[in-house]
Amino acid sequence: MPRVKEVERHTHRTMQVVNHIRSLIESGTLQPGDKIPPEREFARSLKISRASLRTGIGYMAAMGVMKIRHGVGSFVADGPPQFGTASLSLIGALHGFQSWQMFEARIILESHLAALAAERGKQEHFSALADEVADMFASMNSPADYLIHDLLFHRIVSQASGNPILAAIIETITSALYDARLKTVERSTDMRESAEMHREIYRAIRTRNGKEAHNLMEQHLRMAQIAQGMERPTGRKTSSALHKKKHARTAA
Amino acid sequence: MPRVKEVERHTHRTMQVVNHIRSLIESGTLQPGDKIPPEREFARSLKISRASLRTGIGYMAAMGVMKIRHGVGSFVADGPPQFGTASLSLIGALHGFQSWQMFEARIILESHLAALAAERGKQEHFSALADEVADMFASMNSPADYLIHDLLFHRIVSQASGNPILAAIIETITSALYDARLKTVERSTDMRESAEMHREIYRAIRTRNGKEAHNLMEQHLRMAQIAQGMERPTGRKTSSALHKKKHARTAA
DNA sequence: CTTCGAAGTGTGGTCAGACCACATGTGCCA
DNA sequence: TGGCACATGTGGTCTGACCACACTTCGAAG
Repeated sequence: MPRVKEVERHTHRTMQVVNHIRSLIESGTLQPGDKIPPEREFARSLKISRASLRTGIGYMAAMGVMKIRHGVGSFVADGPPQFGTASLSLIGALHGFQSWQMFEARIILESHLAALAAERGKQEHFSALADEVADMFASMNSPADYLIHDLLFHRIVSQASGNPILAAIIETITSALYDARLKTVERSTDMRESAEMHREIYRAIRTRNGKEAHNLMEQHLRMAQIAQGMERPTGRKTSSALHKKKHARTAA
Repeated sequence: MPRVKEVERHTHRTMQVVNHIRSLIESGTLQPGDKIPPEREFARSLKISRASLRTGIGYMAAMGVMKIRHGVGSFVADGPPQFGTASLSLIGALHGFQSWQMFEARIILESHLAALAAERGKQEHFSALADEVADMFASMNSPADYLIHDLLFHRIVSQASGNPILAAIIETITSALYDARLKTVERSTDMRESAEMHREIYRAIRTRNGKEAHNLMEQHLRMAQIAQGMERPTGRKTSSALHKKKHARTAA
């Protein structure tokens, strides 16, 4: 007696779940921040085991599309889009990414983003940028606070660029670079200069001077790169010692 | 009698597995392409259930760090680094990425990559590029073959840039754009022109003319973008109808 | 001797149900 | 009124069985 498989897809249950949730998102039934049904219930409604459902949800969580909160529930990710938090770190560990390479990527991307923001930014973005610049000057004596506004400033630039994909990439790289920043911001003595720089970038964007914004952003980031000792090692000598010891953690 | 928890980390089993494998990779014990022990055996050696082990492996597979082959085994990913295959597609579905945005990201990144390749490329890369250009001219009558060499050409440029992170990003975007290309390559009548273009890019890179390489690559990609109807829609009118119907699949 | 199909073996995939751990709400007690 | 203990809901883990796929082996047909 042959098995009865009906019209059932013999595709992996995992993908079955992923595609199902995906369609729910695309149809608008599920929006960012929404909670999906409890596993037991959801599994029953999909006619699969809870284990398989969990595999699928875990898959999406790994890519940052879903957030799982123990004891609370599973939610569609909200906030700025980004690839799985750990992805860069893991892939980096596998392929030996260096911190200077991450920074280089960031410089290239963010410079362009600044130019795009100058071209396409809307009034609301300009206002938000102005606010952050002001806050940066205001939190001059609190490195931690300063960092927050710094991050927000750059995030707004990303949004203003009108290209969420590039924004997501930057977001991923930035979060991977975050730990290292905390250390250096503490000892930074040039927050005032940094704030000035941001203000200039803001002005360039606001006046829709794309080229200027691009150059300023690049200049700003190169300085930050040097401040954190993440320059590209020159062929000769050892130059920076940061990527030698400590098993060269990707996010280091 | 309270339970005996020893020095055990109460961290999620998933992360326990991920970190374990990660350390195996970082220590060089596990190399790209290597096979990890069978689940039953590996789970026993880690003193966790097979289910938990599977969760962890699935997590890494979702991010492209591992490849699972039913009936064969689980392997550390090899080949060009890239983020999880479906990640862009899923995140795109969630945040409404448009195809023109993906193409824009590609143009920006790949132009810079070309410039970097011109600066840092090694002889071996130049040779490989030359080969691909030759193959492109040779497969002028086979769109499918042509596409392959086209992809390889761009991949080599990525490698030659010396920045694996940017290369990985491009790889991810490219694979997401792949389906769409198959359709248009078929009807493309300008393969010869395209091949010429690649040759010029190759020459610019070989002569270490970064600026030229950048401009040529940008020009090349803009033409490709137009050929596939993925221009950025202008504010007025409907312009391209591609991203309206068909539930705007990210990779469409 | 060669060819090829049918088992055998190893490995990932799915299932079921029980129980653990965390977060939050609810109501009793001080 | 303020807390604290408990009830409840939800994700996390475990166990052990069985299914599905890929590859190997070996015997029977040619």
